[in-house]
Amino acid sequence: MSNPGPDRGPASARRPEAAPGEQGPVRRLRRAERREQILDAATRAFARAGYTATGLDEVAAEAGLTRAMLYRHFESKADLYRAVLDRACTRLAEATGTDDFDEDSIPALLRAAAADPDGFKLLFRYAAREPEFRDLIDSITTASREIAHRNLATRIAAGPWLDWAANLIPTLTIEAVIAWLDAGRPDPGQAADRISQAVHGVMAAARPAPS
Amino acid sequence: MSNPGPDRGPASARRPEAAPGEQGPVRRLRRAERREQILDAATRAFARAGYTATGLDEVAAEAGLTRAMLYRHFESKADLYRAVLDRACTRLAEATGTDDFDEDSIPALLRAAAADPDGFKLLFRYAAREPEFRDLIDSITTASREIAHRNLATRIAAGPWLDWAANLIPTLTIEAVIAWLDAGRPDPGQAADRISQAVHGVMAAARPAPS
DNA sequence: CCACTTGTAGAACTCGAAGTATACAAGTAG
DNA sequence: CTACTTGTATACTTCGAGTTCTACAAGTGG
Repeated sequence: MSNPGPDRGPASARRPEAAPGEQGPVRRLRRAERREQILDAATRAFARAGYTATGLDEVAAEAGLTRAMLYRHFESKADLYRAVLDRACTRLAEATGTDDFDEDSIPALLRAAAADPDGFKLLFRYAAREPEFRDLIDSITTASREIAHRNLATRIAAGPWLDWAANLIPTLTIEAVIAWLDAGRPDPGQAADRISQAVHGVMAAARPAPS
Repeated sequence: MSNPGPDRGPASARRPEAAPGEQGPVRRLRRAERREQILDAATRAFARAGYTATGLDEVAAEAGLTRAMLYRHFESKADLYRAVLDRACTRLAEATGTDDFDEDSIPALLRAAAADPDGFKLLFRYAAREPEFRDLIDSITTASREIAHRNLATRIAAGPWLDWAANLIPTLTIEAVIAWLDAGRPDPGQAADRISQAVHGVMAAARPAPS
């Protein structure tokens, strides 16, 4: 027992809410704020090298706290990491409609990536490769593939090339967004058009017999 | 001391070479053969989950050996992993010309990926993200980017979109090859044409102002 | 036969990083 | 003031996995 986790047991109904902007240059944060700040720092730290290669000391240093404080907010390293990925997934799902693909999907993806670039990269560059945590992002990737498959099926005959394109297009889209982040995020409007055009290029390449 | 590494000290000039095909159903292999067999097994094992997530027990089991034997061929887990990556890099460099990009580059890449799919995936899906080992593949990725940059510079004005395309095109190519492997490797000739077409689609998307 | 190598089996050692514990300092609400 | 929470600092324990060691079995070439 002796669970130091998120919800402290007794007598924790304190500070229901504070008057907004009550504190000037304060050092101490209320529980929820501190938790968010830790998640921000952990996202940054983990985005540099992934789960196993990042020690809790690095996370604590990034947050400007001691390791002990992390354990007052999260039960374990894995718990913290899941919380980081969960938040990133949730933000992504809120920013982009999860359901289908339309002409606003790519702009929405660009907005989401720009709003939380570390979380975005962490999800697709690391979490997608970590067996223990892949499940968190698998719902997104498999959904993307299914949507792509469905949309392509109207234009491409069933077969290996349809599967090929349905796998490749979501990956291309994500990588194009990351490359856009790395290029300094030029002109989001143009970026959406260019990425869309690139996707259409792959779709064209997947059509029946090119010879 | 007591180095169990690759070159055993004294009196190891044994078995200079054996007559080819001398052994029928033998269990014991000569040093170089066993080493290759271990590298094969390690490539398979590491390709499933990467360096840290794969234990030496799994590698040994994949090779059908005990952990102790691994240490008679490699000094450490890191040494073994580097040897695996080295071999995969070398094969890749031999199969594809390292120098420039021509119309045989994509077929060559497909041949290389088909010849050693586990090594190929291991390099690009895992090693590229592992800080400790990134250096082994960095020469390849930076070279690809430079070649792409150089080739695109004749058709696209310098600026963020040139950088964007130069980063994206090598990634797209690699991912397209992996998607081709995952789709069951249909028709390599068509695959090369389709991938080439997809690359041209991204190039078109990177040209000046699309509006 | 003998020297040497390949191989098994398994215990023991090591070490870094996760996780736990305790003591103390300081802000905040009632 | 008092109770409680947030915070620091540091020492300690635990544990998994890499690494080492020893003992023994069996094939191989000279």
